[in-house]
Amino acid sequence: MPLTIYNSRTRRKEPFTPIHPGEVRMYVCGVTVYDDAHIGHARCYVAFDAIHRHLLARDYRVTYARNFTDIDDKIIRRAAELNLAWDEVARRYMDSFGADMAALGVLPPTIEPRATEHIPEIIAQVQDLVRRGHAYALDNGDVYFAVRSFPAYGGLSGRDLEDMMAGARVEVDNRKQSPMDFALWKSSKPGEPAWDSPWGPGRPGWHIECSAMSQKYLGATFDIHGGGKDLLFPHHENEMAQAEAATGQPFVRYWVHNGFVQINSEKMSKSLGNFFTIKDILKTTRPEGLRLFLLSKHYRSPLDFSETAIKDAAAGLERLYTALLAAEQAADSDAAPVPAWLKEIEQANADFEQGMDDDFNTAGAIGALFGLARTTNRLAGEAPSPARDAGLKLCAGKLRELGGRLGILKEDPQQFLQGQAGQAGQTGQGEAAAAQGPDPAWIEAQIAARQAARKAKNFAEADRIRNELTGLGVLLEDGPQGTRWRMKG
RNA sequence: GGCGGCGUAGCCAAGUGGCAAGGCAGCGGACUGCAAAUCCGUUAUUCACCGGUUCAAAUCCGGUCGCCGCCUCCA
Repeated sequence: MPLTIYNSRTRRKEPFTPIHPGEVRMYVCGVTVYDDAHIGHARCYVAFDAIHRHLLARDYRVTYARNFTDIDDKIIRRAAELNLAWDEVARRYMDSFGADMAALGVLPPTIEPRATEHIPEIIAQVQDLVRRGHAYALDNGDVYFAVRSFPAYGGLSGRDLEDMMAGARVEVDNRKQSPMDFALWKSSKPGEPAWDSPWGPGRPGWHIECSAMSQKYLGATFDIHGGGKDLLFPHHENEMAQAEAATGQPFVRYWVHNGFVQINSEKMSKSLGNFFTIKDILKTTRPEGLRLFLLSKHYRSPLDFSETAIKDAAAGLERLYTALLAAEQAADSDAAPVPAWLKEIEQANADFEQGMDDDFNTAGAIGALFGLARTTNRLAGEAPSPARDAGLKLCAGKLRELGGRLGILKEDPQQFLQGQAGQAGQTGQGEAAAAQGPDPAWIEAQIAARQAARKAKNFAEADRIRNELTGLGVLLEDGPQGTRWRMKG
């Protein structure tokens, strides 16, 4: 089954055919670095990480560019608030974003271009647009894109230019040729950061950096351009207009937009005060649990964030790790696995691939992963035999492989299940120390004491010890090989 | 007003023409000293509602109701 992708421009799923066989060039709009990234950013970049990983698994050579907008009005404003230089603000939040992405296990893009490092390319593209009659400069040094000069304007987002101009929400600026014209270059006021240009000192408009940088690294026409749904208009519409007006060639083959994270079915926003940063969430939630939650729904649908949803995801992740633990504890074996089991494993694999090929349906793929966990647990319940162990080894490998495709199941299962005990920093975010549990050596000693009591049939004492541990969040599991423990998730 | 999306069990969520995946929670059973974990079974004759097309619809078409997003900086 071929890979299909929903294209926002055509509003349909289409079979994916890259421009250059075996190669995919993808650009995703990154962040404006003026504040810590929030869960909405996490959703976007985890979703595109899953897409990135699937393309790699399909053996495409992927060039993935994700930019930083490191000069912008919001950064300038934030710099004034913090009494810092604008570029220090940008540096600080680029570092913060990098740390968040690393904590979430997002694979680094191939290129992370920054607007301020591409001023010559940006100016060159603005000049092209002026030369071709698609842009005009004002006396004050602002340069605008003339939407009237580009008949296809509105085609990406399905809007009609006349309708938009009739809309009451467009501010009328008499200096512009058309109310919908947007800034390519903004003249700077005294004291603001500025770069020299043919129109005087200024800085780039928001949209131009993405068309200039994406085309520099990926070519005039490239395969996939992504971002949050809100960017469809005006950002991507404007990008497309700039790029196609400047080159006369189609800009992007597949436009991909992720849906929003919502809080109680409402948009998350600073003004509503229902705002969560990635760092906040990782204080109490482990990164893989957050990832499983973020990927549990299709990337185009809205995703409702809540404590319950995070808990459910954590419980599911525990189930997967429990299966992985059972699978990895099997003895090494070179026996042939029983065909019926082999078939189940292959079926789970096929279901996973089918889900991912169908517009990156991670929710369906996760279902397949749970199916594999069930197979694993059933197999683990069989009488020990070389064939069983061989099957379990296959399960272990497949759980790791498919889990890895979603960026989960990367830890040692035993450590994961006991993770919050004794040791801090499981999440890589120092604050996790707050969730620190009892000392593992002490737990083992309690278990030994309970074992002795059980042997003596002193079940009252055994239960007392177990209850004490349960109260501390330590769950005991008595099995044929003795008692295991794990932390309650 | 324009454009787009959503409404599937107690909760979350796949499925876009052929007997309704999966997770969480619940219930019954197996296992266990009792539990936990795990396994087995069970939990929607039904997919917001009303009509229509079809041998066959959650899936296609028309309408109704409800919710949300974009149209303004925004992942």
